[in-house]
Amino acid sequence: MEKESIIQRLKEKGLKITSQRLAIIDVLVEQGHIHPGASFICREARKKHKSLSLSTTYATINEFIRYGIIKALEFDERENRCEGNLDEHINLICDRCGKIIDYQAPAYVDRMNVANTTGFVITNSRCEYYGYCQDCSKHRDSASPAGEPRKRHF
Amino acid sequence: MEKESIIQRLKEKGLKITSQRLAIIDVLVEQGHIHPGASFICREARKKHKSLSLSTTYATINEFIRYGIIKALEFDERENRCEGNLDEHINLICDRCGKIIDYQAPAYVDRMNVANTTGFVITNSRCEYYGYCQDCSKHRDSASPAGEPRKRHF
DNA sequence: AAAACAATTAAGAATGATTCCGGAAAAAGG
DNA sequence: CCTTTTTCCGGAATCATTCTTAATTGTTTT
Repeated sequence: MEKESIIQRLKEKGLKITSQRLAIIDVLVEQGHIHPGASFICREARKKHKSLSLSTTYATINEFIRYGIIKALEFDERENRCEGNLDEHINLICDRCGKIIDYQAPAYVDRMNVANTTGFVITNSRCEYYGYCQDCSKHRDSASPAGEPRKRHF
Repeated sequence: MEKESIIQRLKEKGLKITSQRLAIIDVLVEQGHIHPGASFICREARKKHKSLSLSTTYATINEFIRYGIIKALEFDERENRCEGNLDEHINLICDRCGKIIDYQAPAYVDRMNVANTTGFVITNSRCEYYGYCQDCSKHRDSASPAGEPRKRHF
C-alpha cells in the first residue's frame, strides 16, 4: 500500500484527487496495519481535512473497495474494518482487544477440487480465526483494554 | 441436530420447554440445512405457534447459541443465518442466490503452529468461500432468483 | 484565468437487523 | 390459590451504513 500508486490508480480510473481523499489515503497508508474502521479513518483524516464528513468517508472507502484498492472485513456485531493486504491470507482476530493480525498461510483449499466435487466456483474467500492474542491470552478474564471486545451473539 | 437431544439439553440447563421454543426447534431441525435466518425461522414457526414474536425468536436463537446448540453465521450486509453443523468446516456461499453449502474439508491450519509462531491462541474459526453455486455459475450475469444476492460493499 | 460540466461533498434523514425495556402471562412451588 | 420466577410480547431504541439533495470543488476547455 503506497500512497503514490493509489493516487496513480485513482487517476487511471478518472477519479478526482480531492483533499478529502488524500487525507483518507494517508490514514490507510500510515495506519493500515491496524485495520481501521470507518469512524477511526474519519477521525484521523479530520486532522488533515477538518470538515470531512462520515458519509464522505464511507463513500470513499466504498470507491476504494470497488476499484480493488482495499478490501472490507465485515462484521455484523461491530464496525467493519479495512484490509490493505489483498493476498489470500488468514486473519487472527482477538476476542478480547479486537486486534486483527494478518497471518500468511499456504493455500488451504484446492479450488479445483471444490469445483469438481460440488460444482461451486470460488471467486473469493474469507478466513478468520478467533481467540486471544499474545497479550490477551495472559489475562483472558479481566476486562478488555481500550479496544472493544467481540460480542458473541446472534 | 435432533429434536430430542436439543430438548434434553435445554432441560439440563433448566430452560423451560415452551411451545414457542418447540416451534423454533422444529424449524431448525427440519430446515436447518438451508441455514435459516431469524425472520425465516419466525415466519415458519408461526405456523405452529401463531403469536410468536420476532423478539422472542431472536432471544431463543441467542439462548441456543449461548448453550452451543447452534452457531451464528454473521454477515454485515444481510440477515445472519443459523448453522447447525458444529464441526469445523467451510461454507460455500453463492454470491448470486445466497445459498450456503457446507463443505467438509480437512483441518487446514495447524493451531499449534500458529500459537508457536505468533502467540495467538485459536478458539474458534470462520471460513467462507464466495463464488457461484452449480446452478448460478451457468447464468452469472442474469438477475438472481428469489434469494437475495450478496452485495459487495463496505 | 473564467466558464462549463461532471464529480464530489456535507448534513441530515432513512434504513434495517438486532437489542432493549416494561408489563402481561404462563409455569413452578409451596 | 398465592407467590416467585421465567418467559413472552410489542414497541421503542440502537447503531452502522446508505440514501438524498443541494451546494461546492476539480478538471478541462476555452
